[in-house]
Amino acid sequence: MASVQPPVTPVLEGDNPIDALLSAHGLRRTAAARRVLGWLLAHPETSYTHAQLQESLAGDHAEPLDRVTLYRLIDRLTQVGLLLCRVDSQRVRRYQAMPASVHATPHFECQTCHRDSPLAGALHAVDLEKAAQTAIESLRALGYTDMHLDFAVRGVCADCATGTAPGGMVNAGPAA
Amino acid sequence: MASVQPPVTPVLEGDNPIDALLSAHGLRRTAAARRVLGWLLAHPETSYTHAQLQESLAGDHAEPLDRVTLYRLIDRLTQVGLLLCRVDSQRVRRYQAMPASVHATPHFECQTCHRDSPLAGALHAVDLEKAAQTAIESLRALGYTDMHLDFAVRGVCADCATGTAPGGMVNAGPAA
DNA sequence: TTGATTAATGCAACTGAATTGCATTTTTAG
DNA sequence: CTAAAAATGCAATTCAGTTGCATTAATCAA
Repeated sequence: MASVQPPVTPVLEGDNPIDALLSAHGLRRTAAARRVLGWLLAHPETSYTHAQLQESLAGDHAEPLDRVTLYRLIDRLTQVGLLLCRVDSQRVRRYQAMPASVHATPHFECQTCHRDSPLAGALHAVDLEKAAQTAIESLRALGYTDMHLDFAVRGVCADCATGTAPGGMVNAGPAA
Repeated sequence: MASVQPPVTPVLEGDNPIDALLSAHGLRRTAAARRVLGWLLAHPETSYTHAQLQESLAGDHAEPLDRVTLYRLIDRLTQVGLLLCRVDSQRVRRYQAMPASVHATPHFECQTCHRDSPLAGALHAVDLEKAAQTAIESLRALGYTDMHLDFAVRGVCADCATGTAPGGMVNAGPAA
């Protein structure tokens, strides 16, 4: 459409590192791919479901991005190791930009109310990290890549065990 | 049905410890409950999906045991802490008799081929156990019950990383 | 015992996340 | 610029798990 112009380097999008990542992993630089990977890289703290992603991306720019396309896209990104995927206790997949550092993220999953809560001070991070590193190193030596740890404790939480908060409250916020 | 007879203690079913477990947890001693809990207690090594359970139990005795009934039953057993439930990478719930001892069961889940393999020698079980015990103790002090550990490493396995075994082979055997 | 109370069962119909098929469009390589 | 390959978008489908509701079986109290 536009005629021959020098590369203007628009304020916000140079020759994206995102584009680099995409082609480095054998994926095409499509609008959707840039949008999704870019957004996830900008929100590396938690994981997001397909639904959450679709919503966030819709609010971000304009056009809603097709359901199936998004499914296939996050699938591809995961295959090549750009995203980390886990399944939460509600059986929904959650995606997250592959963390650079390999850290265990200890969390507790209640078998009864299905709440998933972080397990910060509850354990000796040092010991855990040591065990983790050992595992990671051994596996990397065997050719395994893009590894990430998940340390989960499952059981019945205090509320459910004592019969407090009966019945209700099934959903936690953004799990894990 | 039978008239007044002394308790005969039939060869295989005394006053079942299973019955005891059931009522101790506020559940009714129904045929289905006995069957399912009994079977799972007799196969404590791995976890089983709803489908696998239904099949195994059908082969075991005679009548097939209704789909929904089984769903609701394993649900109840899990609620009260008699079963342990996890969701595998295929988004299917897997149930297992709640282990008596709280041990971490390290396993690796490949993001690409979805195989789930045990992680026996790969890590220093000692460090892991130490971290685990710390977590468990803290939580138990807070009123948490029926805890069990799950230590998972996710990533891309050697086969998938090197492009070997391309495409095919998506399912592993009994995961976890 | 018996009867009432409550939990568990068994259908059929329904969700909701994720997949598949296929025709069309966009990227990329030559 | 064009052919080949990858990505898109829509409809239709799958599959694990739920829900509603009428029926049956356990349990508890009298």
